[in-house]
Amino acid sequence: MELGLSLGDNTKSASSKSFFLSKNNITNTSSDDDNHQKKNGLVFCMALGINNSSSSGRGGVQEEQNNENQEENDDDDEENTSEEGNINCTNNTPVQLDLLPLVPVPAPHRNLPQSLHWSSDNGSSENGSSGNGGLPVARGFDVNRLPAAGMEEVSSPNSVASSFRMDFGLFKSCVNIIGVGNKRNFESAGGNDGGEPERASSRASDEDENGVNTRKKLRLSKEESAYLEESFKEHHTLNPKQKVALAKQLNLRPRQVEVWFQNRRARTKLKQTEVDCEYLKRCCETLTEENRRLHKELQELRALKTSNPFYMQLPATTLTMCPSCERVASTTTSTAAPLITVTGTTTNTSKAPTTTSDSIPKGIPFLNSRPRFFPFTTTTNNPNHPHQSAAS
DNA sequence: CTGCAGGTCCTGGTTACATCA
DNA sequence: GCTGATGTAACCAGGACCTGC
Repeated sequence: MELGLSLGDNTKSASSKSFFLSKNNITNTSSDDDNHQKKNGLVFCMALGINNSSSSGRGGVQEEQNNENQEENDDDDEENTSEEGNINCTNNTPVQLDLLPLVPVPAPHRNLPQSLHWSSDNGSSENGSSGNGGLPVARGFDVNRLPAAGMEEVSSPNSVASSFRMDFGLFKSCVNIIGVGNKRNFESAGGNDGGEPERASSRASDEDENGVNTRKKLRLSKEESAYLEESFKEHHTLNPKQKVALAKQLNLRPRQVEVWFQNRRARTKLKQTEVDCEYLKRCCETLTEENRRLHKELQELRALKTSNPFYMQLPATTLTMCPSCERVASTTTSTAAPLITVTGTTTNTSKAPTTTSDSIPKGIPFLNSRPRFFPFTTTTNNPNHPHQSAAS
């Protein structure tokens, strides 16, 4: 499905100034074995200006792309929004949103790798990481020693109570393993005597001792967020193995990683929508201004026509399409033979018959001040037709 | 081959909590 | 300390898709 709004000179087809709403079939190829990620994405493409085939193809918003294209778009995002959100409707490059982390990715925290590269074969656990999903193994904290049961989603994703007991023990284990490497988790796990013991349960469960649902949140640290952002730059979606691996890397529950990615996608989409709305608003304002200017110009011409007797003798002028070269020309519908001066030439149009094209709107007054619409004044049967001579 | 149930994951919307001015 | 705004982690509902029977 494609909705196209074409503005301006129709001789340039719809690619001149156009907005597109495309319902494209997009296949997420983040993983060959993850067929769940094949989705039909609603892609809202915007392009203003003289588009070429390449620019019109990639459009503005491509929320769910395959990962290769996503990487390309991410790179383009940085370019297109490098001017601090300065939206220029005359720019034919679509507006893209840059949602890079506000702060640079810090140096490896807890010996986390600076750059994260998912292995193309995420299903392979033969790299010694033992199910690490191709992630680099964080030095200094051996994920292999983590209680596997505590990290796995053993029940429905929404069933947080089921993982409570296991996770609670997990974090104590983690404290023993990683020591104070993760200060916040250490405190969260109750390792800090004067800390916040209730936070441990908030990370691990939403239910208190009485089983009452007391949903508490614990904000992710900057390092964790930055690490997730890096992962998000690599993949906007995660397959289960990647999710588990990332959870192990960050000492979080896979459910938390999953929720973070869901919320992150939602935020990206929301921000992009805001940018799109702002962009369309600017374009609307520009078109409104253009429309107002044209109306004003039309009124001036009409006033000039009524005040100047010479113009009163002018017949109605229509635009015609030259069949030989398909260029737009102005012709008169009267038998009178006015002298029409266009672009410095004087032409007698008395012998020119009217050949009005259906594609050209009729009744448009002759705008002598806008000679760009009238590159020539001769018509088909005019022997002085420069294009006929050129064609023959 | 078709239909159904169960599971998983997604999006969109909402809620609840943490943080900050 | 209180309060409203804001950001965001977490949840929920519904749909799409896959798998097994």
